[in-house]
Amino acid sequence: MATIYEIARAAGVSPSTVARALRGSGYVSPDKRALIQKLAREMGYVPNHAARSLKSKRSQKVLFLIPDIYNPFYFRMIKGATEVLEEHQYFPVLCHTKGDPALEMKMLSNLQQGFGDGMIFVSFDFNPKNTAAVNASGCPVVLTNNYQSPDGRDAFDCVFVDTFDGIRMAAQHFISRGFTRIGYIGGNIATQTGRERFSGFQHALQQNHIAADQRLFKVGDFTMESGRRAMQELIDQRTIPQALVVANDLMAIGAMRVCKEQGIHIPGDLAIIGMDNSDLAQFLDLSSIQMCEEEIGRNAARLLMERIENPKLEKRTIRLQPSLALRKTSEAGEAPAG
Amino acid sequence: MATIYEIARAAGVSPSTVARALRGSGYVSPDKRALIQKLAREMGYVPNHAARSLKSKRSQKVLFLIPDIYNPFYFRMIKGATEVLEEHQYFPVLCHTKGDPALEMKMLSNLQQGFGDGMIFVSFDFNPKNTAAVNASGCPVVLTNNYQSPDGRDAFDCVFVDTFDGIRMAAQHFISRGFTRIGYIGGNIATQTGRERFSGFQHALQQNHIAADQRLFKVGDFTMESGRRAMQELIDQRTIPQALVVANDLMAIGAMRVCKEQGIHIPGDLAIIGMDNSDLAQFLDLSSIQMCEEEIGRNAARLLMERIENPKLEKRTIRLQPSLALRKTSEAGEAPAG
DNA sequence: GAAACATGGCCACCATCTACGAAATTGCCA
DNA sequence: TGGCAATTTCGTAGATGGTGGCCATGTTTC
Repeated sequence: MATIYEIARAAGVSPSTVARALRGSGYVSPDKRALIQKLAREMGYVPNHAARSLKSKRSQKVLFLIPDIYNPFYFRMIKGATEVLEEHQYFPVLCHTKGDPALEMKMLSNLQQGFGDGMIFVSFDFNPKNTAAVNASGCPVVLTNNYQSPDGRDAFDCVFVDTFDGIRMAAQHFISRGFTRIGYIGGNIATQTGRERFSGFQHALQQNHIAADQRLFKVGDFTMESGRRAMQELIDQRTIPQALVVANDLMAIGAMRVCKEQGIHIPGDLAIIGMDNSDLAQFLDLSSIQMCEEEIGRNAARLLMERIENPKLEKRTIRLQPSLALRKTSEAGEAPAG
Repeated sequence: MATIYEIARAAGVSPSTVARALRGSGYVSPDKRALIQKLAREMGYVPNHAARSLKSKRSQKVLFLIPDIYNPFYFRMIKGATEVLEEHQYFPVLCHTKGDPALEMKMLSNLQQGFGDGMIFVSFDFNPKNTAAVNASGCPVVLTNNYQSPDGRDAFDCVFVDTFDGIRMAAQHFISRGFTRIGYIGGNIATQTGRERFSGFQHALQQNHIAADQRLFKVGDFTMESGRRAMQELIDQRTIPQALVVANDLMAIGAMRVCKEQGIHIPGDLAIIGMDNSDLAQFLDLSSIQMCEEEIGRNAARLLMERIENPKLEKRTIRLQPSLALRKTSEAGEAPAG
């Protein structure tokens, strides 16, 4: 509530002397400084944020545009980012776009308002319209997760996890163990996500000169139920592979449940690796591809802090390597129980 | 980037006319207004947030003090609160206290800085020190989750879930089904949480004139492992109850796992209700007490918005009623399988 | 005695908003 | 049509709280 003016009056000095004394910059005699600091403490002085940021053009806040506020994936990102932001005395402001492009555009304009000094932008759909708006704002923004530069040039700072490589690694893991009949349950090839992951899988097969058997590849929609269906088809076809790479944990769990019901032993009869390394995967001892969301967050925040510090930096893209969290479902199998 | 001065110059009017035209307040001739609005659009004018909030003393932000940023409980709260904040054009700023009292105090001072217009404050430990700081700030703050007014007077706006009643309901549910030997696994009685929940359990027994059998009450530390241990003790004692109320889902799941390993059929031999209604509970078909975190968030945000609107309101406390999410583990049992 | 340094007040600035009052326009009646 | 009041229009002048440049004054040092 108290301002430097009131302190100045109480101390019998001018407001600017108070400012200097409290900021520690410029010349103030030691006794005056002590007096001012004492008064400030007593009067409960706290500098006014709005005034300071009007002058300094820094708000100490970073906007977090996320499409889905109740998704653990994003929360882990936020957690990671917050760790780094804290070190720089910055705070995340949550802006929830609900995946709605109109809201997204509206939130982007908040940036120009000085609502925040920068933004970490996550979108389901990076397109010319919203990326142009980001560019137009001229403010520091880091795109994360699935932005792809249209012409391969780094127009933005960007952090993403190489899901292609995650799936590739999982398949390679099985191949290295000597499996040749490896199944895949993925998402729709029409989506970028679906395509990217499947290519990773195909790449591993090709690298190892393993012929692709189309019957072993099923498509789901990332729900547990679709995982069940896909697994059931494999069983019905009597083409149960030796190992299965699944493009997310939920589908993998669906598949596991069918196996359990039908006496297919995991990992003895069928080894499985899922993707996301969700809490459920940990709980159910499902091997999974670790997407390191916190690492995304940390890197995005780091890039952003650096850019706020120095806007002239070259634009950078950070490609994070996923890792395998190997658990029971992909253990080198002893002979099947049944 | 453009300011009202530049627009004023472009339109050949004074800055205050621009302000009036854009804000829609005061008298501006229709043609000038139209011109100014057109220019503002063309020049990409967005009002400066810092300047506006310096003048208006509103930042459109609400601080969210939370002890643990990656706890599903809290981010459900955040989700609920965000819904309400959005309606009022407010945004949540996350302040992570890590349960550290010193950090908590520091963050509280952010409030006075005008960092936010109000705060939703969640603490592991509400004590005279931090509540005094809240009071001293004179800013709108809503305490949630486990604050208890020391003298029963409403010094603060406050939202909490009646965990006492949640546990009581769970016990009552079993009692109504005719069970008389009901076990309880809770937290340490030295903690407020532990005490509160256990009282709810005892209350249900007393109400129904059921004698308490101390051998059926075990203490854990809210981890799965401690749930396992507690259940194992019940088994070793050969005092397996008919039903079990457990003070959180993790411990309940630990108990379930022991039962599964040792052939105790759930719910045939033993019915279980946990607490939190976590994702895991849903996944494992564990009955649970629903703490309605989103509802806490919504109510906290609502109280806060109302208080920011009108600081003179009476202080209010909202006590939310938990509900039972009944699933398989508490189904009226057919005869046990084995 | 002059240069070097320390001290602290004054003022402009950041961008917006608003109270006030001057100026312009309109309406109304004689 | 002139005159007066009511109404509309719009600019001037702060105010918000903090910061930093500039400069006048005071002190020390050689």
